Amino acid sequence: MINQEVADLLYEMADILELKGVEWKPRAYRKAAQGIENLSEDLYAIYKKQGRKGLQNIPGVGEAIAKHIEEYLLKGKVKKFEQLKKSVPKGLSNLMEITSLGAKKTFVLYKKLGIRNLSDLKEAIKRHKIAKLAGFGIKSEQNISRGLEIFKKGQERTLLSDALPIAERIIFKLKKLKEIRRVSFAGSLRRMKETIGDVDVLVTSSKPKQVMDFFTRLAEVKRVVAKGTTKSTVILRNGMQCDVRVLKDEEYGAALQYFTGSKEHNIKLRELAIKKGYKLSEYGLFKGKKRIACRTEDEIYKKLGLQIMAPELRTNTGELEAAKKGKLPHLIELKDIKGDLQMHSKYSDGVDTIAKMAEEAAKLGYDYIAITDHSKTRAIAHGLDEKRLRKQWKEIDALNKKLKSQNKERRIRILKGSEVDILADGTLDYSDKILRKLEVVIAAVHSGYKSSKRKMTDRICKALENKYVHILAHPTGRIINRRPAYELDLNAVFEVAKEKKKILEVDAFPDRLDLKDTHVRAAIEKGIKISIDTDAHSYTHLPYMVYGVAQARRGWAEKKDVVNCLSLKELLRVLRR
DNA sequence: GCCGTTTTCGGCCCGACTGTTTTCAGTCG
Repeated sequence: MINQEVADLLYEMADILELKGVEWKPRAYRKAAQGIENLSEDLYAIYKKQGRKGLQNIPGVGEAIAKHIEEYLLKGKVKKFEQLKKSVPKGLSNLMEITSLGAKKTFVLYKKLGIRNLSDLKEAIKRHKIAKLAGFGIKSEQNISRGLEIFKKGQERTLLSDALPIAERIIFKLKKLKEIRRVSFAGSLRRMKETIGDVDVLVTSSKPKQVMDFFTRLAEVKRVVAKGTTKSTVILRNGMQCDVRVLKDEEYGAALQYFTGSKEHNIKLRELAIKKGYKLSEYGLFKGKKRIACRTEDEIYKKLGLQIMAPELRTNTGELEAAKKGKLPHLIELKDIKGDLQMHSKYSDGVDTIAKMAEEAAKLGYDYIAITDHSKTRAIAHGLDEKRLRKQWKEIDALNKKLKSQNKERRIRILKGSEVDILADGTLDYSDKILRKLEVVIAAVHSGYKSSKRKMTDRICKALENKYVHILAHPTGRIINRRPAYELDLNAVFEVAKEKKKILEVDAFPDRLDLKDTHVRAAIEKGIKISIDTDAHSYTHLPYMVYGVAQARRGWAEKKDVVNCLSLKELLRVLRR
């Protein structure tokens, strides 16, 4: 994507300018980069339609940066940026990623000790050269050394589904302390981001010291990084960082708002407060010295003339502008979900019987599920050939008959489905004769992940042309922390999906969460419907729906955008179309 | 470099903690 290329270039320039001690420009470059990342339209398209003026309409892009973008679009590079890159060693800005090293210190290390990269830094630490520098000391050197170790381990982010239970356990323990009034997690965890950098916990108490002593001595804590009366940071035994803030109970609303973020959202919100003659901090919304709002988050948003908004929306990607106009979406909720359209049984690579899956799904209050075992080519997952598929149909028919005679509360309908492989040439793993008999056909790519963008795009688009395909499963194929998305022109896929009225999946499995939030938003803007499915391989996976719903919420999805919010009757009508 | 319901010039989010200094700069979220 050209947009990401340009944004990355601007971020890189911001880093270099910051290293050189240039004021304000880095901030401007980063803002422009963010503005570009948030676009749903292609930079080329904007430039073609409206020229440089169009580029200047992008938030954060002014005359100068618009010229640079124009140059990049036309020539593939920017002369000024090339010169800037040459002025510092390549990779020096990477050192800023290390905790406790920022632009200033990194540049001092470069100027005084000639440190240009990670190995130079390691060598300097070994010889204790850093501790001798003015403004540094033994502690600084130790902190940099630790930061370097953590950096080398890689900054793999923790899955939401892994972080949430740990955070809940810590909160459970804190709740038992009588000095604590209220406690909540905040940060990216509360925003339900797909991965979590660190766990943020907010506590209200009038005895902050006791709280901090208790917290830093928890069994989960491996090392204390910082400890103050209002703010402490520790490293947990599993390697995650955990920050705790202690505030007064009456500051809870302002504190929760502040500590939930995102950072970008907060900055924008504070700017908005200033424009209205207020000041916003974690201690409240102030007019002069007078605190005018702080008890609840809603109070703060309302005072600023905004609609109240769910944490999932707080990313500074247009939610504040929408809130001002009263145009925030009515986000889908877990209770709106009426069924789950992708799951596996013992027939292929699932561990439970169809009956068990149906029974557990009924307990979740669903009206229907689709059993979508793998097709024959997925031999490794015991994919079903036509014969076994027919056998499965018989079993489903028998189960449905039995379920129909049961009491109404527990009645659930099992739909005959399949997760059909999209073969390398874009044809499907079953003949049309079989496909037309399936009630839910989910097409999926499970091979050739390394093929070219063109080839993968053609392959998927061709599969979507098949009139029996209903849903495209996990459209980008990524697995978080393990496998990147395959090369794919998602816009082209969206176009076909829109034209052929195909449904795109939000796979709720915690390491997939595919489509991503930004993709969901783009798809919905085009009027494409989505389906939030767990891809469960065991009945214990069925509750993963909550992660898929969170993902869709971050993509501004409403109930009307999601096909498995439809009643069984309505859903069948859509599928048969 | 960007931006304007205080401004076309002069601002640019706000506060906590640490380490190295003796009053504060750098870093972080």
